[in-house]
Amino acid sequence: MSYRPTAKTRARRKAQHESLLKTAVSIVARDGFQGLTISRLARETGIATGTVYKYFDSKAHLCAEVFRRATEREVEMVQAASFPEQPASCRQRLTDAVTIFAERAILGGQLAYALIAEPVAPAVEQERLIYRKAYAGIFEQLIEEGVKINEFPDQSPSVSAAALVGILAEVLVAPLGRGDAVTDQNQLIDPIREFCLRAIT
Amino acid sequence: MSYRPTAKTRARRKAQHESLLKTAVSIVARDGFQGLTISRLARETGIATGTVYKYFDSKAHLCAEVFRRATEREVEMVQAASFPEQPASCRQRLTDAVTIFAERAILGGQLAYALIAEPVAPAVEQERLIYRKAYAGIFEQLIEEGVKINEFPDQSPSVSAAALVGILAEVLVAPLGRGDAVTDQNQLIDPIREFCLRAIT
DNA sequence: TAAAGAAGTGAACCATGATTCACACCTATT
DNA sequence: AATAGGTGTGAATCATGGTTCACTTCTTTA
Repeated sequence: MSYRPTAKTRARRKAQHESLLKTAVSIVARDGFQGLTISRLARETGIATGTVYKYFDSKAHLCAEVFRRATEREVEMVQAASFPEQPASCRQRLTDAVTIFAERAILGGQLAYALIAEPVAPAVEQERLIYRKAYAGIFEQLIEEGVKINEFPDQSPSVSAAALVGILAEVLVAPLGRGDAVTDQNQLIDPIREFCLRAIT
Repeated sequence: MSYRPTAKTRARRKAQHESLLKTAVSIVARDGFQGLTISRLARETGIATGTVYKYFDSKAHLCAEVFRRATEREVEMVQAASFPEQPASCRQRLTDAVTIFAERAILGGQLAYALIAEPVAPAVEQERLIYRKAYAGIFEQLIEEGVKINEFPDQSPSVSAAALVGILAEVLVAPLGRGDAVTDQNQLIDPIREFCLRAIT
């Protein structure tokens, strides 16, 4: 035997992996998953198509990682709003969570659309379910807590949580797919927030 | 000139068109849009693949028609529940509409999933937007009426309507994509209905 | 520096499935 | 019967885009 990957080597590999992922996310942010092809990713990264396969087993794996990556931060933000450092009422936390989600989705534009609503291959869809479940999980926990301390009326936390995800997806993100420009952010966010609060409280 | 299509000829053509459409819908009901290919449609109808193109300009057109066809009845049912013959309170009508939608979606299974949630080609997605808009339109009208007579609190009918569509899509249909069997229909419908009513009233 | 294990290359390959097309057959008009 | 549209055929063609592979180049170790 005469070759063993060393720290430097592994670092380079990791960096390349990272670079590919970053480029991939940026492609999705620009043109959605529809725009993400192996050859384009290779071209924009400045390598050969075959090389991509040294870093990702298949396109499905690539998409899954892109999805995870692009998603993490979003879910974290909502998580943070739902379970903040300083104590706050469930009602307030729910408001904040919905607001954060909405603001980021509107800001995110194409990326938000790609993550939530864009038609994609089943393999990616699978990943999306995980993503939606992550949101639903956060909401569910929050609602459960609210119900327990009687701040919210009795309800099925899991159904209510899924419903919230559906509301946000449909009202905020779907319009992006239609290319509807969001003229006034608050004009959209306010009614959504109110709707959600009425529904839960 | 020496040939003009006659009534009998046009009838035959229409019948064939109808037969193709019916077969196509049944394929979608079984295996979703994913399962709908020109060659399979031809096979199941008992004609050659090329013949399909005598009746549909392209697959996109075919899908659009399938979508429209499968959709019509569904939207009609909800429309009927929302604006019944006998007068009823907006609240009651909303309840009925949501119930009808939910029941039919659960019954419909794969078809409901295909119409609302299955990942499809952008061209079909376009058609789906029309479909969702049809539902949203019904709800919007109903909510508007309820707000006007002060049966519902003040709110943005268009946002609330879209939200309802999102709720129904996410809570009812998305699980079908996961293959979650619906064990108890009412166990799912009841909380949804309550959620929607709380949100609107 | 020779050997061995990665990484990089990119054109060829493959899979899928829509679409076409040259031709045969049918149907209405004169 | 001759002619002009239609309809039906299905193998061949196209398009797209993922995936492979034989080969080269780089890195590390002995």
